[in-house]
Amino acid sequence: MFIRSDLQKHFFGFNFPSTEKGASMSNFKPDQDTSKTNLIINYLPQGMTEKELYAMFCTVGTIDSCKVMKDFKTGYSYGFGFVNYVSEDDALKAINSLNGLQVQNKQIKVSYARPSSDEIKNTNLYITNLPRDITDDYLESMFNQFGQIVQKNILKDRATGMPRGVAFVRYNTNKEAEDAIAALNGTIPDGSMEPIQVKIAEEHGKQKAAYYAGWQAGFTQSRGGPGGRGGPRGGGGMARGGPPGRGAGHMFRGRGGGPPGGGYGQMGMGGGGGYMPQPPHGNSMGGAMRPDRMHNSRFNPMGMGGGGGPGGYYNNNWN
DNA sequence: CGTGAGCGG
Repeated sequence: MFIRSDLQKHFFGFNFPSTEKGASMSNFKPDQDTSKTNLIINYLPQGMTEKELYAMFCTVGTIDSCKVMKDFKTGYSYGFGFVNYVSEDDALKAINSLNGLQVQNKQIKVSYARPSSDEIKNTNLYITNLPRDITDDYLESMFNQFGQIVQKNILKDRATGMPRGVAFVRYNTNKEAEDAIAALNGTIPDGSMEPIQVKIAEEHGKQKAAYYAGWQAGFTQSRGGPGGRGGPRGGGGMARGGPPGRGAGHMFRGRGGGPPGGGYGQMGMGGGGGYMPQPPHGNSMGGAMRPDRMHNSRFNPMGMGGGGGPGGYYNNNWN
């Protein structure tokens, strides 16, 4: 988390012990109505830290809290986060000035965060047995009648580049997702032979991706999360054999402790480090990105890194 | 099994 002591350490060179008290204070707890101050930032570059997120968004106004969501054990970023401003005006200014901004290899999206509720859970669909000649437009036409598609992705064969008949479609609400399942699951698309399967996407890919990335990169940006100082529980996860299909546990041990437990990430390699494995293309924004807000400027996030502390930034009213 | 990352690990 990016808490006050991190700031003091950074700016004044102090080495404050990170207290448990500080860590617990840093959790986001909307005491009242944050619907006009609280923003969700999507499509963050993989290496972006809370400190960098803070540095980018504090240019607009005073930040109450700020957090990058990441895998608890490995610190691997999920690519989105939250910024809660003190003032509603500043939140709106942030949307108007930072949405669509190119940051490293991503165009971030800045919008109001919705209050947590069941309506916005399970909105991602996993679709199989699609025709092998499926196109983006066709997928869109199949699924957009049930709601606005927030994001979609047709999986392609790595070698041939041809669709594998598998895709993801994300809606804004689970009602839309359920409607799509009810209407489309088991149906046979025009010109196809087999019925498609449409179901809620289980989110177990997260942990796997984090596991694999942590393995490959050999570091973690979670510099000691709450209780996480030792990496995966019991040296578990990572140490046991490496990524699927590679069984290379010896490499891990050869490094004397290994990435996730060893702990001190090297996120300060300027601009998020260029060596993280990246997908061949940028994200496919399923609409919603605003062309009128695209900036051609490239944000330079402070050149310094250092993974944050245990869990977000919290404005303790020191200014 | 299944991506990249859209709602507080």
